[in-house]
Amino acid sequence: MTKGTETRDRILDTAFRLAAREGLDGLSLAALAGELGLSKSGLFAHFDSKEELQLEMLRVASERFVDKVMRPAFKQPRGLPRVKALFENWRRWATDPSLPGGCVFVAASAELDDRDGPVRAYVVSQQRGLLQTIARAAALSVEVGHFRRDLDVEQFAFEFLAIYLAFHHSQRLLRDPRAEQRARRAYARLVDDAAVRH
Amino acid sequence: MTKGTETRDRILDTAFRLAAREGLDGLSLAALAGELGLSKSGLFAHFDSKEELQLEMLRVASERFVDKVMRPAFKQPRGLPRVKALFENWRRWATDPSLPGGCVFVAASAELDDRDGPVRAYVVSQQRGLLQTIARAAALSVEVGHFRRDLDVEQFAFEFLAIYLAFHHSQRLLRDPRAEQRARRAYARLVDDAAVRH
DNA sequence: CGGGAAAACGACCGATCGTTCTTTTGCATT
DNA sequence: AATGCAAAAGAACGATCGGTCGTTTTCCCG
Repeated sequence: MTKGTETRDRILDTAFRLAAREGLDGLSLAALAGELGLSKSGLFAHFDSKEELQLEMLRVASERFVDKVMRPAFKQPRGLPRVKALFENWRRWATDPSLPGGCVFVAASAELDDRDGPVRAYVVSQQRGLLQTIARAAALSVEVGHFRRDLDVEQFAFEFLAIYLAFHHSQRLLRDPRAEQRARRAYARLVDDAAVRH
Repeated sequence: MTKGTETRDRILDTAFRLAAREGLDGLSLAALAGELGLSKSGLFAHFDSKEELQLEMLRVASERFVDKVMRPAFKQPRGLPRVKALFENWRRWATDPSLPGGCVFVAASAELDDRDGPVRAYVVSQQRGLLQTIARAAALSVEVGHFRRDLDVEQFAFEFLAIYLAFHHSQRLLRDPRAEQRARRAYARLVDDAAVRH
């Protein structure tokens, strides 16, 4: 039992790193097994299907996202510090050198947007939850008095996500060295507009 | 000669529609041939490799993008009307009912961001050109007096693209009925911030 | 109408895909 | 040391992948 779950964790961790590069479908079981020093059938003994492996891998990715982005941000005091931490942690997540493939959810979003099935459903719910979390952090900023009372917090979340997507695009596809600066300035403009008038 | 180029155009057109759904690699030659009522080898007679087909298909996509988004926008008077037209035409491009797979460049961007080769290079140059075009339209808006003189037009282009990416994400993955409204409000905020102070 | 080129076909290649089955390995408990 | 069970290996499955080749059909032009 111990050995089994340990291997399973190793599989999901490696799958997580590979899928960000190759995509959910592009990641082949043979390549994954090779990377792990396992045989393809030895790998497959831990999962009923590739789809189930994808789902489990996405769950691992979600946990890690919560650990690295969400949880540390929610240790910051509510209001602007927390929103700022969300932005910085999220930006770091997309450029984490230990994950050379970028954000797996960005890759999965583009890959799954026209398909159906449980994998798509999982990514959709994860992204919806992410938007809700941002909106909640914005709503708390309103309560605390950092943001104006008439702020549309869902609109705020939409534009927050927009900056992230453009940063990912600019950084990973275009390899623009100014990507980070551009994202920071867009964030500053977003927060400035949401702040109370003075 | 006539028949050949006609078939070639049909192939590229169908490939263009399929690739938006299945991705550049996800699109298989067998599926493409089947959709066209052609044999796989009959299809392959027109191209040296799948990569060349992908490149040609992207060129067709670029032409169509220019036709549907760029050119009509540049018939508008320089300044705000042209920027507005760029936004509206681009938004329509991403939701064109005759292209049920969304924007092929968004799909390709996520798919190619970690690879190398001529296909990636083409998409990168296309996206860079797109950003330049937006920046140029913004610069003309400055000249005309619609935008402030100290506007960072490349920053404007970055945030313009950000709204598009988030719209695509919200519309196609999340299927949020408010996606269009969210994009419009973000655009209004972007333009308002770029406008001359009054 | 005939001939030659262009276009499409069908069969097939080796490789790889996800998956299944049987067998062997290795570890833990009596 | 023998037993039992989980973990991994190995071989093979049918399907599909991109790609090749020789042949046949279709088209166009004189």
